[in-house]
Amino acid sequence: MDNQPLTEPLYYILLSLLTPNYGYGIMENISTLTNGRIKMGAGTLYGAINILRDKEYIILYKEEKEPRKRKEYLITIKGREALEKEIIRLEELVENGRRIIKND
Amino acid sequence: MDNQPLTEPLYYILLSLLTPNYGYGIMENISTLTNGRIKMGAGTLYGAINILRDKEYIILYKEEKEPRKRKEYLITIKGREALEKEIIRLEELVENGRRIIKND
DNA sequence: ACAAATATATCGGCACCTGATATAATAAAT
DNA sequence: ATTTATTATATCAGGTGCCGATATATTTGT
Repeated sequence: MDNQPLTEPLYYILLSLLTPNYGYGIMENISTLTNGRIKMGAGTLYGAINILRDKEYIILYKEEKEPRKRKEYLITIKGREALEKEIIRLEELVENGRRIIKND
Repeated sequence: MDNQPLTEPLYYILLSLLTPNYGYGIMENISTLTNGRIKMGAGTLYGAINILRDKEYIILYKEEKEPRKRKEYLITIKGREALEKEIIRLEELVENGRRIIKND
């Protein structure tokens, strides 16, 4: 069940949560990862976080000795599985694309 | 301008139109390409065709000696450029994913 | 002639993106 | 110490495009 493709925002947020991170940190991380290509707006980010929590792909992660009002999240096993599947799907897309263009 | 990611349906339809093809043929082609993973519904297909025509990524292609009521389409230069860019974007996604998972 | 497969089209509901806007906590500046 | 900028979370309206359902022809097979 629940085997649909991940959108680009959801994909990059999951990647950013392989180690614990919080909203604003995720935004900066994605911008760095993509050399500034993706500048995710706050609406996209916090909306996507809720989507991922509903899917149980991420969970709230309680950090010890963290006095700030930040909310840290972490990917779940289920989220990792979805991420692995997504990478395989993306590779399939690239392979199909490159092959068909070459024989064209 | 117009540099947004392609969705999976739009991507596979563009790939299917590197050589002339018509609606139903595109559907079958995509199903074959993905070993039955994607079974595109008619609503998705004909909606997507209109989107791609609006973007000028595909055009109606008049085939000689074609008496049937089929409508054949073909990718444009603009469509090819979008496809190339999309493949590069997908490769970036895969590279980022594989790298980050490895160092995790 | 009839049935099955082929082929195109539209519509409503839904999921998710996105920019705008709001609000507050923390850090830096003067 | 008080203002200012930055960091940080949140919500909402509008839009795009997916997708299943449905409708309607046309072509092919028997």
